[in-house]
Amino acid sequence: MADVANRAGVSRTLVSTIFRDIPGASAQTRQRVMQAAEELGYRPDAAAQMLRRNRSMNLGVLFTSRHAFDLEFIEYIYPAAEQHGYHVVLGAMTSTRDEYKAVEELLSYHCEALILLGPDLDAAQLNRIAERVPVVEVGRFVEGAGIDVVRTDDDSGVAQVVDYLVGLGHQKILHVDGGRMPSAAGRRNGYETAMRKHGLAEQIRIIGGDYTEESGALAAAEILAGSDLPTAVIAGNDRCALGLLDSLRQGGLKVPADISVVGYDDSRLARLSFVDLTSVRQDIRQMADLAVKAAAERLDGKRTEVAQFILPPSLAVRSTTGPARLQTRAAS
Amino acid sequence: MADVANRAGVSRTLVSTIFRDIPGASAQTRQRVMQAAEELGYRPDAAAQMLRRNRSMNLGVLFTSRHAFDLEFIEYIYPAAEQHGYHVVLGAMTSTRDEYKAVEELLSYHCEALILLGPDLDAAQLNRIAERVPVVEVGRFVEGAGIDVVRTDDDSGVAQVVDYLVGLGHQKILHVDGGRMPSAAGRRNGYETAMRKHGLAEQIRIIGGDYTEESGALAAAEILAGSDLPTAVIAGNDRCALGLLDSLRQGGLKVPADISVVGYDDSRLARLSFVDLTSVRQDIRQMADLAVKAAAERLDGKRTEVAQFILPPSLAVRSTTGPARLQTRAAS
DNA sequence: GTGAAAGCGCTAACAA
DNA sequence: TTGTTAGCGCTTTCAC
Repeated sequence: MADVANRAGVSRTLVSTIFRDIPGASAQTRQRVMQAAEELGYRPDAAAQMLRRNRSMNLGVLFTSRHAFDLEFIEYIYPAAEQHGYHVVLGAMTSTRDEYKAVEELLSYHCEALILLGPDLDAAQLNRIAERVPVVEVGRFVEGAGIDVVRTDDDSGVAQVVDYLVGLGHQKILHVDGGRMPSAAGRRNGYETAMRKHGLAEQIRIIGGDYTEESGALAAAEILAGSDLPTAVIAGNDRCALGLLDSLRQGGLKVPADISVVGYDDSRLARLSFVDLTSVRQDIRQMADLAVKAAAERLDGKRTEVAQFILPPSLAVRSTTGPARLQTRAAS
Repeated sequence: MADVANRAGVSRTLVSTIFRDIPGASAQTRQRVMQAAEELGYRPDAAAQMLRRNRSMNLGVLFTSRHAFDLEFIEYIYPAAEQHGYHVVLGAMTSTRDEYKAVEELLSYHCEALILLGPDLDAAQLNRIAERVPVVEVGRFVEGAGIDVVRTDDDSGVAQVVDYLVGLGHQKILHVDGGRMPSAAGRRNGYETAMRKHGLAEQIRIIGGDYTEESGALAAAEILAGSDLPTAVIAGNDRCALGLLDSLRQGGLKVPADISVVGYDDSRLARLSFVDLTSVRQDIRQMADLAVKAAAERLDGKRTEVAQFILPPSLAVRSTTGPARLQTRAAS
């Protein structure tokens, strides 16, 4: 920096103010300094800035490399953070690197708040972290004083699906759930509630799953082996729906003529032309925006009480759903 | 840190040495200091360390959130880096954040070397970066003084596939390529060479694609519409193979009885029980190890000339490939 | 509009 | 084995 100051014939202070876009330098000086910096290949040192500044303006984002949701979220978190003047520091959770370790590292990088995606940490651990920095939990419900939540209203998402299917004449609607995975409880609950609302309590039938294609395939086998074929299946997510679709078709059923299949997440997979899966869409971009906003509000001291942002999902109707078949058909 | 030193009744230097696992403190003192740190919730400040140390031991890893390869690579880069005593700093390329910006940021975090995954930067830009820090390019071939390369031998991968198919009696083997995507040229080239080696130059037939499921589906439509049905199709990658598989089956063909399909990458998709796609496997874990090793060698001054690590891929035979059908069958 | 001085938390070199 | 000193590159405060 001293080099830049010398070359431009100014003090280091001035170089600093100019690089921080703070008023206090004439346009002419600014120009001269920028040019000198360009010539010397100078760039401010993030480490030194973080050290000296009382605010780092860093937001730590903890993600898993296994979920498609996380990756799409990362796409949107950068512009969202930038809009609020924050930088993003990424921390990956992998099989050899647990959440605790990743959080510690993010904190050592002066992250002022943490945005956590579907983590394994329990409420107690999260609360301990939240004592140090504001925490925004995405996609999962967690209770704690310093913990804001951004998630989609899974109840409503599944309810929309049930409403839509019932409107098409379906009654035997089965759900393949996501076990103990994030959001699975909400989706399961939404299914049961919606079925009861339509007077279909007797038709409630749930097969256990875990959000993987394999679990969908297993569920399909169970469905095909049973004597009472449902007319529609709501999968816990798109990956599960994909396994279901494929195995049901291999079992000789036509989709949607014999059976309708619905996914959840409206992932890239669902939108593929040859999959064209009816699915429930979460607004991931808005979730990213809200996560940053929640963190920023806390950090600016604008809010101290817990905030929960629960977004309404929407139904994307595609070609795997259709009217319920009229006559009952035995499994082949 | 001063607090920890006070509480443990030692100097700050000692706290520092202990936290860096450097000899020069008795086991007893060490214990006492660690306990004091624990009680005070102290953790070394990464920013201050980076600033003061002449070595940050940071490796910058630039990845895309769109490719499955990158995510698997990230899984393996952490243990690989740790083994060599380095830390990983992640930088994501997104639609709103180009590679240049991401690289600048990684450098501002004192990254000593950069590991780049399938980037858009051209040779000139990469060379400019390589003047400042060692660069390891993964999956793509780039020439430059400070640029090491880690990639899979795509020629050999496709050649193995062709050898295997020819061994099963296939002759009409078609390739759906990946256009201008990373590694696509090598795979296309390997296909042509291998076909010629088997005296099948006349049978060479390539349909253009772009590594997406959609391009596979389009290629399938073209294949089904043609009069001369191939007995086997080699897709540019697994995603493309998935589109092919699905559309060929919807077109009435049985796989592998009527037609064999092979993918590339051996991704999670290929390994799904109901997909069970024959594919070419890249050893991503070893690629991550080699990338770190290449960077470490440069940084330790053990090597100054360019290194290229070209790994042999292996063929994972699954259920989408089988003997060539004997009689020619017209497209339905 | 500009500059001088102090110090963020840590580590390296040296001294004891 | 332990302590002292100086300074990494930057920002902040205050004086000019």
